[in-house]
Amino acid sequence: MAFKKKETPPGETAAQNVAALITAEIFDQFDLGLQLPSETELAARFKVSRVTVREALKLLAGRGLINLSRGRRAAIQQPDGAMFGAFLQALIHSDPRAVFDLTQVRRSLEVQSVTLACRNASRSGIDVVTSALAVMREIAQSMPEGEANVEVGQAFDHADVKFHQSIALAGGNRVLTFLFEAMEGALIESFKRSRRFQKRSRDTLLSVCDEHAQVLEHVQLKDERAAIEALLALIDRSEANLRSSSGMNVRSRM
Amino acid sequence: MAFKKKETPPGETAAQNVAALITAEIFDQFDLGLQLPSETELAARFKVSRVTVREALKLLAGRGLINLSRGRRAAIQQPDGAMFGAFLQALIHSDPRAVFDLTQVRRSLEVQSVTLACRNASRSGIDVVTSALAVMREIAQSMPEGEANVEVGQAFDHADVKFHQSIALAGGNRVLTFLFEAMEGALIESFKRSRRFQKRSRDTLLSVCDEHAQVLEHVQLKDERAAIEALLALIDRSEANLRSSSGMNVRSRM
DNA sequence: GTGCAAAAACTTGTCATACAAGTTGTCTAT
DNA sequence: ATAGACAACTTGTATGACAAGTTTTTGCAC
Repeated sequence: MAFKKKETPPGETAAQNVAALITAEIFDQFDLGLQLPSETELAARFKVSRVTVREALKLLAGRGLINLSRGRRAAIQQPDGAMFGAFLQALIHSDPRAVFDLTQVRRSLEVQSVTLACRNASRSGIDVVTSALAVMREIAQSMPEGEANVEVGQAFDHADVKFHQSIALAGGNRVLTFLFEAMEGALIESFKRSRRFQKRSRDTLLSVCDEHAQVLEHVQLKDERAAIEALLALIDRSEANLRSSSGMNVRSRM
Repeated sequence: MAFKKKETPPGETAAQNVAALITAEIFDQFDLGLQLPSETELAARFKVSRVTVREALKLLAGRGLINLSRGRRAAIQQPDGAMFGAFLQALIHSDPRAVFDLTQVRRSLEVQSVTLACRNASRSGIDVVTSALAVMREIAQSMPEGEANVEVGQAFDHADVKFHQSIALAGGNRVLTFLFEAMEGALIESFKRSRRFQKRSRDTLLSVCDEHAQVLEHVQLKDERAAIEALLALIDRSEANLRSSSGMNVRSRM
């Protein structure tokens, strides 16, 4: 990897400058997993101390561009939705009403996701969705009959989100897949909050699984209309829970 | 700001640990502009060196959670779409076909945006959209008659994107607004690429303005169907340009 | 007391050096 | 040829120092 040398920038710090230079190189040859030179080497190239290089690398790591781990060199990484997700969580934390903004957006993205899955899903893509559903069922079965277990409920929510992600993946749109990944954290967080005072029995979870199974079934048959209908029914119920538990007044459906 | 103390984490590094602790505190009290304690103070609290604290702060700065500048303490910052936008640009850079993934997502977000604007737009929200359109017209008028100017064209694209952002803003959904901000960079980039060999005359730009004016008009009248129709016509033409210039085969419309 | 400029006190940015801790490649003994 | 010890490399953290900004305090003139 060939880095260009550059003197000193005006108002910016050296670390920012180095970060920008490395970023440019990463964009130039965007090979995932490719390793950057060692910190000492970078320091020599840019004529700065290793500390400065390290701070630049931390900046890039914060942006999700590279992966740092002890003993190993920095590796170019595909950014995931983590950072965007962090923003969403912060937004929702600062104003809980923003959850509904999120679910509103989510609804239209889900519709598109299912539509694309109907059109583009390969056999292997469907398999992933199927196994995601199987995981949901498994977790639902593990819910004790008598008293509802909170941890199992959270695991179920996690599997639920994964199911929707797998549909986005099957649809083949990378931007959409990314967005679903990014929304994951915020969605689970909002689920958790909405279910603080709301216990769910095993039967409840299993019925949720059945709803999801219907969506999957229609996707397999490439029946867009039916799939969307099943999906919307599912999301409506989920949002209704969210609203009732948080005591917000209902917004018009979109 | 009261930080909790914590011993040592398992596999993670001290810097990551400190970053997580600070993040938790930031989420706890999410006041924009609020200043964090000084690095030395944080180092004392977490019983780590200042170097470690600094690396943790760089991580957070990379995520857009805080703002660092020399001599001043770190300030809590509202993350903007920059990082997400950077990801999109990287994605498109690595695989130009991803542009169509983006436009596909954009289409459905635009539809929702216009729908919400029809329902929720306040008088002042509409005013912002109107002025955005005025800017577009102004730039279009400044396009020289004889030969097409590339810079004017880019300024026009910028104003175009701003118009769509203002509609999202008028719709009142914060997540949607954020997403439009985030897509800005990638959209302009893709526009730029698609118009490398394609000159646009003043009349062309003015007709684009007219198309946008129609959308605005229907939004003002709260006619959702007509607004969406006008919007889709507009987007279709834009995407057709993108496809023809990049020589890709056409995907099915969604 | 007020206003303002100089100075002191903080605070962040960068450097050099040292060592701990993890990873990778090499080399030998079997 | 393989396993394990060992050396070389690499990243993570600490300490101390100083440069370069920013904020607060001080002190003087009025």
